[in-house]
Amino acid sequence: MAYWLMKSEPAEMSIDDALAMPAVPWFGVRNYQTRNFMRDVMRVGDGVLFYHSSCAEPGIAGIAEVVSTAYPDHTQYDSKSHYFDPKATQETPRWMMVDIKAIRKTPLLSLTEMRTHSELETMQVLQKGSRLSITPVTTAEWNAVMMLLMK
DNA sequence: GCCAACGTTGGC
DNA sequence: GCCAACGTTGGC
Repeated sequence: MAYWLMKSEPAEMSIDDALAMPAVPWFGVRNYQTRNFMRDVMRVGDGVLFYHSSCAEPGIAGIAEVVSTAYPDHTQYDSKSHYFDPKATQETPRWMMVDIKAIRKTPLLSLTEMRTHSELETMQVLQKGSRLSITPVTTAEWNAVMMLLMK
């Protein structure tokens, strides 16, 4: 069992949008490191911090879980899609995705507040230059976030 | 809109 | 394999 932080732009997919869906297909990842996390490490049941990015108040907005292993991202084959990749083939898909399921919305734990808690300072999302849309979260970091969300 | 910090591409 | 140019992310 592992833990992750997954960034989503609320204008595209907010925690409220996610809660209204039985599962959220996480298509559109076009970064190899992030793909490798999904393909090689993510397992059903892993915990997810649902993070709102590129918005007025970035931060952790909810809890979700991984509900599928990785499978080919169909948007790579769709020439009309923003995510189309001409180098991907059915035989050798280049991009993978997983499904997640939103569990609950939480009070927003803003990026600003996250930075004030020393027990979160190791989180990858807080590191300078960190841009990955999916990052691993340690058990200690997960537990610390849960404590803060319960207050 | 700015820009730091990456990641990717492609010529050589 | 190097690396300059370019593209993207995402907070501010």
